[in-house]
Amino acid sequence: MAHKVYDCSPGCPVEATLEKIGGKWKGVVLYHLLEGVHRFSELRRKLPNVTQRMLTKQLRELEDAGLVLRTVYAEVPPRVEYCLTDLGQTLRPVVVALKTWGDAHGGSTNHLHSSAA
Amino acid sequence: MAHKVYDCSPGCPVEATLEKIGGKWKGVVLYHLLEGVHRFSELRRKLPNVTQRMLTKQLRELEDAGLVLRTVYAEVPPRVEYCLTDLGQTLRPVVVALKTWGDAHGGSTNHLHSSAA
DNA sequence: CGGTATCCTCAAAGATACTG
DNA sequence: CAGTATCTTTGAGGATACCG
Repeated sequence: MAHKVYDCSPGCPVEATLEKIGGKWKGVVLYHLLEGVHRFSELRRKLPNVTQRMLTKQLRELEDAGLVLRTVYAEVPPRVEYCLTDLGQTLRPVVVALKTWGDAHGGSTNHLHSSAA
Repeated sequence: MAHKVYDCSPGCPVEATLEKIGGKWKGVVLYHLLEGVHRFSELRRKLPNVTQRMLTKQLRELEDAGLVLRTVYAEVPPRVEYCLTDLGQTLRPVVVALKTWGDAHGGSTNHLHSSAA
């Protein structure tokens, strides 16, 4: 992950934030975690297109960033739960803003699976 | 560029938005454009670390996304101005949220030039 | 001034297989 | 169940040079 050098001027906090939530799946993960604790398999269910490797990686990076807390239960059938840290919770308005905008304007330029004619 | 297939469930608007503003410099560019029209060289000044190739690219992508308007003045010394479209303006709360968060928590893992004597 | 056109690098993302 | 360990691919990002 490494550290970036933010030597550009005043807009940088924007990039700094994007760096942390900008991973391919971090946004969605964060979004789901906003709704509460999830175990690994739950997240996998909600993100069918992410391989477990990627999910683990994104989760670890979020953990590293101090946004997500990973709790391992030393049980026979292994259980690991993920939830947001306090810091992670502070991202709520950001994630909500992203979601709101996406809902409102997401279909503006891309037509996804739209009219496949 | 290309089109992404957003086949994940409800969190996707988040990713959709990130896709559009997630380029390496798009956030900062957007941020600066929030403050008004800029010509190419102005943006370059404000983003010393971006090569003109990258800046052009990011700008073109933002234009493609319908977020930025590019106006070319057919003058002797070429002049090109960039500004936000109406759609781009709707991103304001998002960019502001990103900046606000970055300002408040950006220093958690990275130390920018912070207290530069 | 405001770009293209080329070439290169490197790391993020993905596929697959194995494990405690 | 919840991961690691490898290997490969892709393309975003960057350096450099030239053009209208």
